[in-house]
Amino acid sequence: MYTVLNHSKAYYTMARRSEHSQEEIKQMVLNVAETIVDEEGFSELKVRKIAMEIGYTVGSIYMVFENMADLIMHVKGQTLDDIALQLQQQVNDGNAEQIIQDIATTYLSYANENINRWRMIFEHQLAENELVPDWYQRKVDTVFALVEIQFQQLSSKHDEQQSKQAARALWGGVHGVCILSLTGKLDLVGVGNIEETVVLLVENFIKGWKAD
Amino acid sequence: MYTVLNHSKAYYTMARRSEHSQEEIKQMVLNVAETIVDEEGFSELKVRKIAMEIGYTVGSIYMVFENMADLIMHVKGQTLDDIALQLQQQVNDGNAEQIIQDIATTYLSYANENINRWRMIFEHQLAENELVPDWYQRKVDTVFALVEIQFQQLSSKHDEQQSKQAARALWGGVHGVCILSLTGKLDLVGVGNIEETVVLLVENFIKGWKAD
DNA sequence: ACCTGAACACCGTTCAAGT
DNA sequence: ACCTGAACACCGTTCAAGT
Repeated sequence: MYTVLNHSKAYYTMARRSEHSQEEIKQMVLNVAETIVDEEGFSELKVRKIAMEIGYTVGSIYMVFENMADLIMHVKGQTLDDIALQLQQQVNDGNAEQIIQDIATTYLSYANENINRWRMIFEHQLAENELVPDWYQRKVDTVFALVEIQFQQLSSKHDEQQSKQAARALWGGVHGVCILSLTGKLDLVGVGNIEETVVLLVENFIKGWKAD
Repeated sequence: MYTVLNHSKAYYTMARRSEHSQEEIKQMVLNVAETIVDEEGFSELKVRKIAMEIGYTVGSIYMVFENMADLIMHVKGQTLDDIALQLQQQVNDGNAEQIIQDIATTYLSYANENINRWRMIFEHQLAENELVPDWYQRKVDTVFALVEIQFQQLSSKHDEQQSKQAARALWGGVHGVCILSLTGKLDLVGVGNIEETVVLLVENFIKGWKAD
């Protein structure tokens, strides 16, 4: 069998890709993944779709991410960073109660405007055996810390421990109203809009918290 | 070609199944589906597994349910009924504030003890085009109504509209603390247990609500 | 070393064929 | 009429083979 493999360096004829570094490919993947989630929803996020969109094949995705779960966690991480950034901008040297209100309504706005990416954070559940990576948990903590700091400046009657618990109670609460509203489980038609409800929750909780 | 198909009534040799009515099969499916979710989690719920477990084949599932999404909605419906039943038992002729506290902690207990079935309600998201069936929405409303009724008896300073909004704000809040805690997003270690946090939220919100 | 793409196991869903 | 089970389209994942 005689074949035409007589060129000394085969890779001259068809260049190995190498047009992008691993890091570049990783970023391309994360970018198109985010776009797919935003435009089509989390359930439409597929390896083959991502691969096609970045101009590589499925195998390449597995060069830069362990698997789909790993990829998803990184998309979620990007969203958490984004949320932290938005909330941070509400923090100024004004009074704590107003800042907490601003953080809460900003969170609601973010969820509302980036509904698919925000829902993805809570809809996706990692497998039974897997545990949340450290770098991801740290991002979660960063978001919570923003509210905790404000709570500690709110009342001198409570110690740090109690402030922390109150912050988490209220923050869980705000999140709950957002999730029930935005996923249609809390029908707020006729009972004021969602923002009003969030404000009501924050206002009354803080009023109760500061009272005797 | 001569074959041995010379018995007049073939279905005598292998009886058509018909051991169960459609309604019985439907119940069998829902029962094993619930068990699978409880024991292995929502992500392990598969048609083939259900079929094997009830002693029929995949095709039979599609005789009694439109598709997997329909089946899932019915499992979720069962859970909502179950939750409503549990919460209903907390309602007595005592004072409204205590009843709301009892409802909240009972909800937390239920979520904690039936974690997989409870998480399924919120993790599962129906497709973009699909909308929540009427019979399902009614079950959701039944659960909310329990809290709303208590809120209307709590304060004479607010009208029905305001009470409704307050009930939904707090209920969203309680749910939020539950979901963030039970899915590990709210690290409550060192800040008291979850129940304490739920009680704190309810207590302070109601205190603020009843104040001027 | 980087990347491909066929192959695999495993999904939900359908439907012609059996009794 | 009830039920089967092969077939299909579509997933995520792997890995021998190409350059």
